[in-house]
Amino acid sequence: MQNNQNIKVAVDAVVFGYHNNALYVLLVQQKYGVYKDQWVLPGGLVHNGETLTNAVHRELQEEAGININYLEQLYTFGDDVERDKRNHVISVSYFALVNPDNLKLSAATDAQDVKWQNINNIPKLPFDHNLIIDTAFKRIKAKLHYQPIGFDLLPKKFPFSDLEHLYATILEQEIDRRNFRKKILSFGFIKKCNEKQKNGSGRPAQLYTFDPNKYEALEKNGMHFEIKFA
Amino acid sequence: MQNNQNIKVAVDAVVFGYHNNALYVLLVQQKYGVYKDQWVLPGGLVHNGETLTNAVHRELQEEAGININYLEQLYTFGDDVERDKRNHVISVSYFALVNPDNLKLSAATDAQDVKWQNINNIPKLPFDHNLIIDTAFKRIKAKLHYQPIGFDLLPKKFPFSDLEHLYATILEQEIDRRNFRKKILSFGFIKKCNEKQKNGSGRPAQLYTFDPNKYEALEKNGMHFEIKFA
DNA sequence: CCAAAAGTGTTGTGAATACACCCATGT
DNA sequence: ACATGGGTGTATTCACAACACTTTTGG
Repeated sequence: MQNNQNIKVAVDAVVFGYHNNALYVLLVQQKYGVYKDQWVLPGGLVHNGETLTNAVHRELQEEAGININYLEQLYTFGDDVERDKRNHVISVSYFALVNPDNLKLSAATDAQDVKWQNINNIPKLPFDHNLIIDTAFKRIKAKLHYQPIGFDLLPKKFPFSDLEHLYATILEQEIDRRNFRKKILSFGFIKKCNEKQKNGSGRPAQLYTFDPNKYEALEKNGMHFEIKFA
Repeated sequence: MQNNQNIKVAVDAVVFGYHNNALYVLLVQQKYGVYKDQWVLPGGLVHNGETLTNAVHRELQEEAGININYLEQLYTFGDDVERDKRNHVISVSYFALVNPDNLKLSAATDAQDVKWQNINNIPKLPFDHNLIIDTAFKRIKAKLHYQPIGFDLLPKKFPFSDLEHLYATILEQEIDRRNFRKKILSFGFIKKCNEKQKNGSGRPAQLYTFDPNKYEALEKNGMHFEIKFA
């Protein structure tokens, strides 16, 4: 085995949060080094003997003190050898989902600052981080159609209209409320709670909750979650 | 930037070939080192300053002298820190498709031997290569439904029945010939050739060809390739 | 003329679409 | 009583599923 290889392995995460009817991405401000003061995706070099997944969790803790709800490997970026001007570094990128119960950002220890940036207003970022975000956004859009990940962006109990708006916002298309509701409920993994939510004005909304166990059971029995729009 | 990181980056490829109505995976026999004589996936360490994609192409040349038809990043395996007993090595894995015109394997320079192994008869392999193959097999099965990758496993001109058999074999399910043909032809990216193929017995088959340009054009116009079976 | 594989159409069924009015609450 | 958002049913349309006989060649 050749031993002079000198390539660094980093992990980066595109963390999505949904609030105020909009989708946001978590950015952190570099505290040290050549890229000091610049806003970038949370991430950093993997430690020796550390798994990739642990590295992501560690970085998210260190830089944003945030609890994530869902994590999935996105893509490994290593076809631009100069994506990091300091070294040959490849980035194993992940995307994560955060629900609103976990939105508040702790004072970061390893980052100067942390913020939620609207997905439709991402500035030009260093490295290939814009590309990574685009890739993640495409992935999440695609996944919404065939995997129930929308629930990881909502609180445990939510009114049906929130789910609707989430789909409409992220996919940037209008949705027929009646058909959407019928379809989602027909799967049988959404349960009605015993609570209603009052918004100030209008009829109070019935709260629903996603039942992951039921979902898995149904999936094993051949159910195929898929939702399309006209 | 911390500079004592000592993690190696490898690429590995699951190369699929389809012949004799069966799906095969390319394996190579290690020539040197601790794993000498063992059969493994083609792959190896990335060179300094080399892109990941180039590394895959280089390894496939060096170890199998093969021309591939399609290449896509699969997944990066790095959650088992001891997947390689020599070092902490992560594997950026790819899968590739080869059509029968390119099936013959050159005398490998960097491998002792090379062979096509039936996907249903893969032996226990070192590292996590069984896991990588399983992941690739799942991916290719899924992709057959929504991306026209089957054509990359067939010669340029093929009889319709070959496409049918390919789907039936890989997905391990029966297919209604009439419905399948209707569906595929309805997309409009398959062209009839001016040739027929004689098999010895039975009626000669009309040859067809996949038109990638037409496919892309249609896709831009909103066509969504998807094929399901009862 | 028999065997082997290729080619082809129609009908039924169920899911997706389109669409508009009533309900419960706060002000 | 009005404004606001929540909740619901039906008719039409279209795509998928099921299904069997004829055609062309070689032996």
